[in-house]
Amino acid sequence: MARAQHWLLKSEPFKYSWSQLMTDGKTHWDGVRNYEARNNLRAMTVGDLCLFYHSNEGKEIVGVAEVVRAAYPDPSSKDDWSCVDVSPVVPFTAPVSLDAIRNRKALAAMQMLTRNRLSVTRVTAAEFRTLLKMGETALP
DNA sequence: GCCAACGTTGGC
DNA sequence: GCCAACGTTGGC
Repeated sequence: MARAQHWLLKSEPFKYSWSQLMTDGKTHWDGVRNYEARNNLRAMTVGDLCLFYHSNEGKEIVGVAEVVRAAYPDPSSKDDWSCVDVSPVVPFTAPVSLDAIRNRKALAAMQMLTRNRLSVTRVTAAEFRTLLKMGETALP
């Protein structure tokens, strides 16, 4: 398998939570209405790993999901937007809070911090490894 | 619930 | 093509 890319997906748990994703087994990541986020969605390929972050309520990374379908036209819009399908991979044993991320030097450059309103951001392989470790979680 | 940040829109 | 107004997001 080609080396996977890593991403971070934000969702307000009210709107769509990690546990909902676990229940559903798979979801359409639609509704993105920001060009930069859309470009990130379009750059995703099947097998890419996504950190799942609860914004607003919780403010922590709670699990890892996987892209199971690459970008296709968002059915919730007739304009030129995209969405992908994701499935859960593994929940974090220890959710990683926004504070913990900020306090970790190795994560200071994370796009989720520098572009704080972007709902789909890139994560480097090193950042991903660090976060997995902080979450006390290993990939299956 | 408020406010700051910032992307998008629309008037010029 | 600039820039002010507006809307949305997300942290607090």
